[in-house]
Amino acid sequence: MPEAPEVEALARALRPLIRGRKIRCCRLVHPVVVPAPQRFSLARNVRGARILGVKRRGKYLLLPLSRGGIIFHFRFDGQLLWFDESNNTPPPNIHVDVLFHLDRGTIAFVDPRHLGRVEWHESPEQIPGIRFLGPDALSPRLAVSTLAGILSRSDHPVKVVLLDQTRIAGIGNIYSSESLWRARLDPRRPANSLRAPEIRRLHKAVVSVLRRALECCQNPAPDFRDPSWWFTGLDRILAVYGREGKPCRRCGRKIRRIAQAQRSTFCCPGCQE
DNA sequence: ACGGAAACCTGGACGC
DNA sequence: TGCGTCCAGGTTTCCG
Repeated sequence: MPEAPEVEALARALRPLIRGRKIRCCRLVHPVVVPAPQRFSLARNVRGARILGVKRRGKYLLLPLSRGGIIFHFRFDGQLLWFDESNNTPPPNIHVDVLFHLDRGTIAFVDPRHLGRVEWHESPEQIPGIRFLGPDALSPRLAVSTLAGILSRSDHPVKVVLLDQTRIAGIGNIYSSESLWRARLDPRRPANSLRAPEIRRLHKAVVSVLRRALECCQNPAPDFRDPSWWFTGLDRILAVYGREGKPCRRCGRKIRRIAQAQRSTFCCPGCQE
């Protein structure tokens, strides 16, 4: 689920909770979420290490440790929970995959589909998934000119380019649809066919959609103790995503769902050219 | 070398 | 109620 705004909100909320804590031990409940090469070394690598901070790279959450670092990727359903003296055990119906017992409290990586990933790496920033990320979508340094350059180098549909993490990091299926709706652009347009005013509109749309999402993700603040909390209620800020057949909030035409790169794109046939 | 499709997994929603 | 089908907010790998 989480795109850049959600992961950013997680990082900010988690930081004061675990920074400076020591990892006592790590328990692999469902090993499939750990890539095979380090499936049996993860626990050994993190035991006794201190958590130096909490960072985000695109949709990845990183915990730099006194030795190496832990990398979380949530994919669709991955989730983090926090336990301590006040709520010591995960509810029995929760699919815990990995537990990190700290000197105070416990972090649980939870994922019913086990598509998310947890790994340790000597140099987390160097794994391919992170090393090859494009400029971050939430960064104030993502200038119009940067976006223009990215779009000009591809004749793929603009929606598909927005999803490509090696071009821009952090935008997923929801906020790409939302941004294109806001910019009044047809998601099927070849990226390199956009003209300067359209690129400016798209840049503005991406920035405002992500900023609005980040605000919503932080208010109310993430509650790692509540398994049912995980970013509930975000759909109320969505203008097109998941609204197939419902009236466009701008022009009233019925929102359509189309397939692009084996994903759903939601758009308005009336006001997105 | 590239783009499209499948694989990875499970559960919830929906229709009959 | 039960069964089958479709769908899922992501990334990597495979194949033609």
